[in-house]
Amino acid sequence: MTENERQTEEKIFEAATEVFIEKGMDGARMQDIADHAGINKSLLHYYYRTKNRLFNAVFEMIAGQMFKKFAPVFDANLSLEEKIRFFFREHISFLQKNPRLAPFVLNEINRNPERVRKFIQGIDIKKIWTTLEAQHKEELEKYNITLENIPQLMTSIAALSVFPFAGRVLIASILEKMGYNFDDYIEKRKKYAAEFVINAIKK
Amino acid sequence: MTENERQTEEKIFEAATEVFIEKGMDGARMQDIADHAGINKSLLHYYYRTKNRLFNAVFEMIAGQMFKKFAPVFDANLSLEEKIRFFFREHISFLQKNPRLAPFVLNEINRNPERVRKFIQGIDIKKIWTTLEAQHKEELEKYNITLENIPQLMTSIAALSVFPFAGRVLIASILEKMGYNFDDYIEKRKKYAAEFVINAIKK
DNA sequence: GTCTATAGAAGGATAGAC
DNA sequence: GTCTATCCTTCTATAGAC
Repeated sequence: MTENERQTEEKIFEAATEVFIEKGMDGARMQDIADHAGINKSLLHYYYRTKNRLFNAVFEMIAGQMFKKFAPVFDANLSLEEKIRFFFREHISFLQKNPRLAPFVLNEINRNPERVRKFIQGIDIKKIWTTLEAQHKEELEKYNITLENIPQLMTSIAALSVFPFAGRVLIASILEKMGYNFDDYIEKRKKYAAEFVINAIKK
Repeated sequence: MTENERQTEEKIFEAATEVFIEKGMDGARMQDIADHAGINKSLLHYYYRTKNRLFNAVFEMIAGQMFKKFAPVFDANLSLEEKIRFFFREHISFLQKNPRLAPFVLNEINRNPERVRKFIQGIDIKKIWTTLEAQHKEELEKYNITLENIPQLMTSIAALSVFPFAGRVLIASILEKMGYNFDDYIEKRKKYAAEFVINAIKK
């Protein structure tokens, strides 16, 4: 692959990422992507054959990127409470830098459930649970966290982190109306959400 | 308006609601809506002129419907804790009956921020706060709930209720993999989320 | 009010020259 | 590898008959 090819393919990929995240699969236009990349429409087909393949390439990259963000939590050498603080700090910071990623991914998954496989194929819940148990046996007992209620807890944690971005435009509008600011709200949220969860699981 | 006209317009509206929620504004097709309504494509234009107007009619109805669900919380004669339980029970039950509503609304708002006005035009946060303060002064002080941190608290409550549906397909897939079931998870969530929040705000 | 027919534009995709 | 030209389909929207 020559330097030129790599450059073009990369330009297309970056342009496609931008347009797909902005408009979604259905709303995106090949012409729009070509314009963003500064090349001709038919070059898109030369490199990716179809709109669907181009979209899949973009989606897989983003899915992988989001999943990687969860990994460090499960091997970082921290107490359970510190892991919760660590997670919210890191995860919200990541979404803060890419505020359109969460709504994009959630929407495309709901629209096309087949895509979900790319997300969960790598996830082994039982193994995650075994790891957690090995690292935090006493704390899990103390907080009464069991394999049965871990879905409730983990989706609650995800909810507190992701929802502000999934509902960003709505929340930002209401905050503006109150004289507040979305960026400040998000900055505060890193700590608020962590303490909220830690309090919630304390008996 | 004759009985016939009303019937046709209503059939169109219902078909459009179904198709728009399923496919979104960009993915929906006028032909598809006409087929669902069992009428001809050009009748859609006769009644609603454009796809955009038809979509707006549908969206406004749904937006109003979702907002109405929040109202009883602010005048029900209940303690603060009971209101929290009441809210999760009612709100999750509503979303349970209409599991595609939340992702639809969130996505369309993010895609077209102008639409957000239809949602928040009726909301008067200061008045909500005044009402809450009048009804629960001591409880708010006890839990250290202030006008400054109410955005964090209210978005957290919304998050715990809405996120399971915003991420439904993803969450359901992971649950299946664990041998659990999404419907059971949602049923349990009505109580889990309420106790989670009540614990979280207790010092 | 409801239908058929069709306009008119736009979209994805391909052929072929260079 | 990149471009122009163009095919073919699909989509919104309108005209006009009944």
